[in-house]
Amino acid sequence: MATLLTIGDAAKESGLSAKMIRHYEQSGLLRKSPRTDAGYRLYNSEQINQLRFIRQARSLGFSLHDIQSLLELWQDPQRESRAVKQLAQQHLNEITSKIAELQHMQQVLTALADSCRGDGSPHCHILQQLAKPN
Amino acid sequence: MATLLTIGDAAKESGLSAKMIRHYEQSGLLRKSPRTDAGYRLYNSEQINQLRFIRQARSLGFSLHDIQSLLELWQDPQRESRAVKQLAQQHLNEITSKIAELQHMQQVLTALADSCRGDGSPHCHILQQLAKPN
DNA sequence: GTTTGACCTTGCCATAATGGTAAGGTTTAG
DNA sequence: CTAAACCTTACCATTATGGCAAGGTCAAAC
Repeated sequence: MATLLTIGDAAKESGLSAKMIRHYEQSGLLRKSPRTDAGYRLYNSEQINQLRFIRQARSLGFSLHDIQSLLELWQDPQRESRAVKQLAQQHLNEITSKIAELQHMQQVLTALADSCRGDGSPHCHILQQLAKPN
Repeated sequence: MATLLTIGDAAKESGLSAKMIRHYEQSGLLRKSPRTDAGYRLYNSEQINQLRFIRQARSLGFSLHDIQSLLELWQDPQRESRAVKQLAQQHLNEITSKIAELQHMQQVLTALADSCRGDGSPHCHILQQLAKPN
């Protein structure tokens, strides 16, 4: 059952790029893979699961730093779910802040764009507004 | 009336950091400032206005690359407002995409966090979900 | 048995915008 | 004259990702 995959196949399986898998290893997120005699990295199914875990956490926007913590919690049978939830909550707060910031930009910029004719004439409220002393 | 400011004062006036003003100059966004004999950069009111323009465009999330275009359009009396509006619209589209992406993360993560007790027990739906093969 | 194509390796560079630090020159106020 | 508050350049760091180059390896086709 010990199916071992080279990095390219591990990449396909996990949805990460080989480049990133090497990067995660080198930055301490993953333990160093065993290698073939030729130096090729090899991944077993447990490691593939870890890679998937990372991909899914990345897709939720967690930083690699946070993912390191999440991985440690995941692998610790003694963890307290409190710790996991706290990480999630902090990240949610950041997401919420970013959304608010972007929505503010969206709102201001939409108003500006709406008041710009967007034709062949040079007059443009957007530039006028950006140029304002404020 | 030719009030000339050193970079620190220009920074205060414009709301940018001195560091960034130098950076904008070095990356071609701003023409090179005149200097005192000692090599200090000097800014006149027209350049202060340019700095404010940059700050305000940055606060709307425009990239420096886009801001370069915006500055050129601003300074071109022959511009067509069409070009400005197009830049704004493209940027708005990016903002909208990012908001959607973040909202998706927010939604998924909120659901996960809600289903995690967040107490002293190890059981945690968040980790369970991240670990899923998917 | 050699060639070829598809892998793998490491290492360096680049991105975007911003901040920090260090080593050193200048100006101004006391 | 000296000390504080400026200014200068140059280099490094951040975050996550990609690209390229030079070279080793493996498997299949000839």
